[in-house]
Amino acid sequence: MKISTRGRYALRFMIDLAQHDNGTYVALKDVSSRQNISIKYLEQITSLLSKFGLLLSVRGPQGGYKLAKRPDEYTVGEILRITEGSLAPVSCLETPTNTCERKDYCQTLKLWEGLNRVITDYLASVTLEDLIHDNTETEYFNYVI
Amino acid sequence: MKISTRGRYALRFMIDLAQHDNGTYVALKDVSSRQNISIKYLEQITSLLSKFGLLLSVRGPQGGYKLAKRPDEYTVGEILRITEGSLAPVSCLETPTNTCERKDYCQTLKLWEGLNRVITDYLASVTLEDLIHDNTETEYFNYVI
DNA sequence: GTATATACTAGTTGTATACTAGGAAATAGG
DNA sequence: CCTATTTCCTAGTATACAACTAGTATATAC
Repeated sequence: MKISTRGRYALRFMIDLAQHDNGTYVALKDVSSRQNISIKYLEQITSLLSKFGLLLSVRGPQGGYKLAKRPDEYTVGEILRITEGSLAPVSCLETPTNTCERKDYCQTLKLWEGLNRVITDYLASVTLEDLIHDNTETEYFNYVI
Repeated sequence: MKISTRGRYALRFMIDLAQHDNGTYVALKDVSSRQNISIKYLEQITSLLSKFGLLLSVRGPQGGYKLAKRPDEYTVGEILRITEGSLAPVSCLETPTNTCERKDYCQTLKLWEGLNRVITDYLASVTLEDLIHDNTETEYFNYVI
């Protein structure tokens, strides 16, 4: 029940990019040295984010990455879902239609659906913008259920 | 970000035991055949639950397992926490004191704490009793955030 | 005493995570 | 055009963990 380094690094990358956004493209090696994450590993993560349209990229000198939209337009959920593959707590909830053979009589299905919902809703409620302001009194995190 | 078979099987075992509770001890082989989970694997799970006081056990003929308390006194969270080891979405939240060297300036810490809280709170809100009634309109699962 | 059950420890297999490595393709600047 | 710089793409590897199986010891009802 853990978020992997891929998802965590992706968030750190996006935050770093948002905070060093001066309109131009930022090279991986800069983020890599600031965040202490290898360039080669970051490459895999950013190419995923790029492929899904969350990042704009340009190759060659003066190239790099740039956010595709404003920080407040990214939810943490969308960043994590791309890099983690899925955020569902059980595999039967990964696809739109549940193909588990136990689904018709499973006594824990509603539990997992409920858990899936609180996770999804919470991660959809926090934006990248919320993360770049390192204030300690942000409403978003005091999210009351 | 998945619940493992250990946790899922533990819940199914507890539900099965609650539904076949006639005051006596229920043998593993009975639950095993009903739930289609190997006896040997179930043994590991039940001995964990037993060690932590969630189950009572007796060896030998007519032996088996029995719930240590009423179904409404178990939360899903406590069952899962024992079998999964931890339910924290990131390792730095597994221990009471965060020992991560990044904790003082980490920009995602509050996010993970918030996520940890919604997961913990949700799983604490559902009891074993809620699971044994397979009604489709249970309030617990429609938990609004 | 024996069959039946849990208790405990160790071993096995498969899969996923967390990387590293190498080269291809694009591009800015000389 | 040439070169240095950057992303893009694919493959490989080490480690850990998940998901079991296996064997034996221990307790106990009859």
